[in-house]
Amino acid sequence: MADAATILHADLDAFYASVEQLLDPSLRGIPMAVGGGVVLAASYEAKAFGVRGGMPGRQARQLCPNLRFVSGHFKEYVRLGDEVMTILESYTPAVERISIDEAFLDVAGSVHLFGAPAEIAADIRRRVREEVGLPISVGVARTKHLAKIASQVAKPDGLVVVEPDREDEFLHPLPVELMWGVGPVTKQRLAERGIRTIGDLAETPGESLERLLGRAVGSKLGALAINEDPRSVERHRRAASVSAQSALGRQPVSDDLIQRTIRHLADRVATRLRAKHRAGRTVTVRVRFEDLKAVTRSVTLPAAVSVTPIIAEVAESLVRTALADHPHQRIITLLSVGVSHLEYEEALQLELPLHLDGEERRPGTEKGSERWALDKAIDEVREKFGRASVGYASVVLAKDRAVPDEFRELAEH
DNA sequence: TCTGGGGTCCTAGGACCC
DNA sequence: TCTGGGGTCCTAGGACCC
Repeated sequence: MADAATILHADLDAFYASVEQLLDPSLRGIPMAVGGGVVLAASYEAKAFGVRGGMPGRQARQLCPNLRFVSGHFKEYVRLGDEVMTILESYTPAVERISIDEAFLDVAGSVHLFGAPAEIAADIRRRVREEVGLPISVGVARTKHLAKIASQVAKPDGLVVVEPDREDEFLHPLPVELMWGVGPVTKQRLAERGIRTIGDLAETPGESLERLLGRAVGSKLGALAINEDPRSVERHRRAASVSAQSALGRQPVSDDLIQRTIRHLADRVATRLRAKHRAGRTVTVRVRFEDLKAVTRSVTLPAAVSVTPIIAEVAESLVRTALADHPHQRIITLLSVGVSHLEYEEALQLELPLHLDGEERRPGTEKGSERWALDKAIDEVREKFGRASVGYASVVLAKDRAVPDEFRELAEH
């Protein structure tokens, strides 16, 4: 593990909102948000009123009556996010982009060229402001975990450097929820044991944490709290799954609704898979009911698929099994389709029928209704395959939605 | 005070294989 | 036919992150 503070975490401030304020000067200095039905991003002026990302638009307007909503310029977000990454890459090739607006850098090899890590961080902030026009916060520390917390503490538009001999002093007073991996549930579980700060966490024996939170989460948090973070900056990670979802409001279950929605989602997923020259063996659907309880159903096929109608038919069958297992749920609020177990080469699916011929039935090993549905799904794959190679089902999206399609494209990072 | 969309990782039980 | 242990894959659910 490195013993000097050479890891940077660079994080653009209120990214979508800042871009809108950059593009339209009349939005600067006022509470504004990107979105409408739901807040996708809020400016710092809006955050001062308690407006947060993910919040329903109506609630945001109650908190902040003068809140101005704008629809997003999604292509600009991609373009400006890329520009910032290019600036980061001019300091080191060791840049790990973890979302559209956020990246880790390891500048250990760059100090001879560009100066100390803190100087590089200050330079990055100045250049992003001057060349792109956006505020960015940077944390500098010895580990990724510390650097990430430092950038959160630095916000908005700040720089925080954690010297290696002052790590505990920096970390211990901070609330546990600033740690990566501590959400509402874990925070609550810790609070019940009187653990509120990272210092409290560092004093708690590892075995207690593992008992309280499970083996993986407990040991990870324990290690992070005492500044053991073995992760290094990785240049790029390949996606392990591709999925699409659609919130439906409250809709009574109907064949038509399921068919239309699933085909649309399958088409989105399949299109993105093919654009990446990838295909996947496991198809997963998620159905959320009126009470917001969600169930998932998945199948792993003998070969990877990326063609719209195949994914659509397998997914439809899975949705039907999920609904059959919950006969009293008559209202659904969300559907999603995902493909995982990804492999390369779209051409892989030409082999599908051959592999499927080897499919064995093992009677008595599954519940009847589920087995029936899965058999049906596979039979449909087999039956449809010839037609599938001719062309893709053209799917028309019927419903208007709160979130524009461009935003969905964005989350691929 | 129930809100969008795209992801990752972990757990646990069962099937299956050696 | 019973006995045992270990490893891997699959499925379902859950917590979390941006």
